[in-house]
Amino acid sequence: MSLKYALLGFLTTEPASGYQIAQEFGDSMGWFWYASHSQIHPELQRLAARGLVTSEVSDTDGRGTRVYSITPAGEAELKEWLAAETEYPPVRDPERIRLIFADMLEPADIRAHLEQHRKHHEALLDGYLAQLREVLRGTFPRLRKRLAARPRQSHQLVAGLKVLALQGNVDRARSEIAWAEDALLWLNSIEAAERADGC
Amino acid sequence: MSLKYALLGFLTTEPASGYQIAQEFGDSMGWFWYASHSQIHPELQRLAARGLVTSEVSDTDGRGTRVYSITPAGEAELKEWLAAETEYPPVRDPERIRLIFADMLEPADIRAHLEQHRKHHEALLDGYLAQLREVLRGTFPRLRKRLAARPRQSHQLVAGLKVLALQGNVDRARSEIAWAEDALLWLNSIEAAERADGC
DNA sequence: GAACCCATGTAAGTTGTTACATGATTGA
DNA sequence: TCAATCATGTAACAACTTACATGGGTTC
Repeated sequence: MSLKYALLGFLTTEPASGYQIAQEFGDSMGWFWYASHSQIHPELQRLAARGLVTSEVSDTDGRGTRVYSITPAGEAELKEWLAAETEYPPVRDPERIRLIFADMLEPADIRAHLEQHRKHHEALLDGYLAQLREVLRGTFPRLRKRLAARPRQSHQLVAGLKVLALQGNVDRARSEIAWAEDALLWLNSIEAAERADGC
Repeated sequence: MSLKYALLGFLTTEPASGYQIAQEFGDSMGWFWYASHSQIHPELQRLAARGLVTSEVSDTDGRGTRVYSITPAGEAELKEWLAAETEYPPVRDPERIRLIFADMLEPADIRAHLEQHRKHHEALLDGYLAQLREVLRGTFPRLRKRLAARPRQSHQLVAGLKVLALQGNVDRARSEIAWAEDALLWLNSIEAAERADGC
């Protein structure tokens, strides 16, 4: 049930509409926690019903956008969750489980999977690095907003944590890419041995 | 829908009961794909209804254990899935999302999370390394069974893929541990700066 | 006026968790 | 005989996905 807290956390930076949140949870925020709009809207309604957020229909854009703000009760519940121990979900890795049974495939098909794996994590890495650059340059919009609402002596901590999280994802992506490349080299040697064996 | 294929894959090594599968999916197999018995039993029933597995009540143990075996249709569907492109699930990282909002916590609470993170991945690493040692020594039971059922010239591939998958998990765990350690060092410097600031 | 973005929602279905329920066998 | 392990299941619920549905505003 982390979506709830991801939403509350998001709203501690600034009030936002469901649409706006959905955009970011499919974009920059989605690098940490993805959610679709059809999950976000009902969850915001539940949070409002529990008094953890309030909502107002804004007239400024003439479109009747519903803007959510976090309440003190919401902040309290968020802090409680932040301090609590993380419950790590069980491992479910669709690529590794495939690899284990991939001995039923031709080496060429295994190669395709490893190349896809590298490509997938290269795309993630590009996203992480782009965001990391913006954060380090101080041009990342959501971080600027978050810093603006906080005392100067906490700025190092706020920005540092964001960098840390991104750096962790960068490391992870690089580790997956390096692994896939090693795996491809190993596969070459297997294929060479197979050809030498004469088939 | 990978559980289905994880079960079919499991049964390509040897026929097994739901209980046996549940043990391994919470244990060695669980390092790649965890599932509980209450999910496994109904799924096996569905697979049996679709003719992808057959089941027989074994009398040998006097306990009426239901043993499932994969059918040619099941193997065909498994191979199809193995060759298909992996659909990577969206990122949902309960620790990183916490970290991003952790600027609302005291540094001591952040420290506790980073230490928990390191500990969590150290525990995973221990499991991966233990299994890797067994695989490399040739004493890992399920790998022995899988090799026994396959032609000698494929042994390198079968064992190699298993090593590869484990090595990937080892790399990932090490990357998380190294990251957590760097993060703890950074947190030290933040705390030192805070104390120097005088509070 | 067609296509696209803004904006919010519901409904049906799948996947996974937690708890409940049962009964046989084994070992201390 | 008590506890643990073996063995299979169901029910209720929570989380998430996909598809459907609607309507205003903007741009070509």
